[in-house]
Amino acid sequence: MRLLVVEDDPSVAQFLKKGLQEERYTVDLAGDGDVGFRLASHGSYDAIILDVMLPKMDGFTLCRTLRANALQTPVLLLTVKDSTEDAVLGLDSGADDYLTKPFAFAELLARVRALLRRGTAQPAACLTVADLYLDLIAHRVWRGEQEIFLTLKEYAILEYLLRNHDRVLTRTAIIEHVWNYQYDSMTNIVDVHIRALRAKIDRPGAASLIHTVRGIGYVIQTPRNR
Amino acid sequence: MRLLVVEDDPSVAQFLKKGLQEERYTVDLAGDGDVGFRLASHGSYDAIILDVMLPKMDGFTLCRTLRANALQTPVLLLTVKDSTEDAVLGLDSGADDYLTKPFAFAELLARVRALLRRGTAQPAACLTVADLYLDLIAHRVWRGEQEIFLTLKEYAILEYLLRNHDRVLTRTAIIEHVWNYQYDSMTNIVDVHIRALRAKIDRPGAASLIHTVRGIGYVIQTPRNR
DNA sequence: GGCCGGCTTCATGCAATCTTCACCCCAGCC
DNA sequence: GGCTGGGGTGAAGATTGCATGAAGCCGGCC
Repeated sequence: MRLLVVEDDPSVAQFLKKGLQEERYTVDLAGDGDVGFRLASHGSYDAIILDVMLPKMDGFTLCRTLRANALQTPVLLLTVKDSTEDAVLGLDSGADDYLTKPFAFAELLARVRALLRRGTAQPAACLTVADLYLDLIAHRVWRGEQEIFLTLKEYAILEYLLRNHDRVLTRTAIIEHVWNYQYDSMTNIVDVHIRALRAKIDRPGAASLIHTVRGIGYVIQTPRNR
Repeated sequence: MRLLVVEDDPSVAQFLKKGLQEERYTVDLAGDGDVGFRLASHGSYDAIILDVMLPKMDGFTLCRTLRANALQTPVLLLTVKDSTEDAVLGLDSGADDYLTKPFAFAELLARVRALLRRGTAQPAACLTVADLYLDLIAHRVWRGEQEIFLTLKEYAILEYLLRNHDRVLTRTAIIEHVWNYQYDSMTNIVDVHIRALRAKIDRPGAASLIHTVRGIGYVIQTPRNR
């Protein structure tokens, strides 16, 4: 899940980024409204967390501008004062929810989860293909009865592949989802991680769960009966 | 105390969540019966508040299914009509109490408190994993026959980890729960206390009860086979 | 005041993990 | 069958994150 945090105070921004990353979100930061708009309008975020007080363009305006550009991404506004005025202004500008500073980080998380839930019908608690089982809450993975221990990147890639099973994912798509920002196109880092993943989840001798689609990318297919 | 609210109407759900949070409960929401079941079956809630009218799986069925899966968590049903029929159906399906809409929030609170009392009254007020035993009332900890003396912070962290066993807790979550910090992402205070805890509760040579999840946080795991 | 226990910060070293790179292998094309 | 380019492979190097020991800080107590 990709989030954009638009926040000018570097220490708050870092705090949010770190905390969200610990929850396995992919987080981009923008320090002012202009940058925020540029990043947000690319439209590849699952939710946007927006400070109201911002240089260049305040949060309300930014939010309104995004909506004017037909951007649907859920927006969570961070307001400073607990005034109904701000809240009304916020929701009027097209935000989906708001939170007044200071807030408990756990509450931010809950609201972000709520926003993401709203966007995508329902959050599955586990993903599974064949006898591979991925527990999204405990962040643990099994193949049959055997637990498999994955690194952060391996887990992220596997989750992405499973969420999009039967759909070929290009290296670029994988990089954009699992890493921040774009990488140079001449890296085989995805290949290397896929190899590590295969080594861990596949059974010796059997065909790999992860199929290579030559010239395109990778895919995990669910068994089909035709 | 963790509560699960299964309710499809977003405004009612938010109302319940907010109100319960103000009473210092930790609240998760589920929007339909399926999601509710998945979350509930993880078993980490102290009580479940269940609307009868739900998409996917109605409250009675959900409740019965949970009980069929040997889940003991107390359940409070929210029924719409004040018919004895519904009440009987509810209690038959394994619910512990019911409440007819509309209701006063204070009454909901009272019933939730009653359920929690009932829940914690019968089983001993202790948390335990392997041969580690934590007495919540006496505030004392044993490893096997050996009593272990913990400082305040150590005890708080251990209790938090035990209450959320099998769930990876991020440093941010731990800090927020045990301290009242915010915006301090550059401290390793959790690490240091975890180290002290391990030194006290672990046996020399044996693997630690507290597992490190690299890049995320810490977790205490109960033996489990998926 | 001085000592003590507990809490917090800091600096360091080690190990897991990530990334890059060079080379190998094989499918697809001629 | 040979060529080509994309993908697989193994290992080296860079980076990051965690564990650790020590030191500083603070409040309570003698």
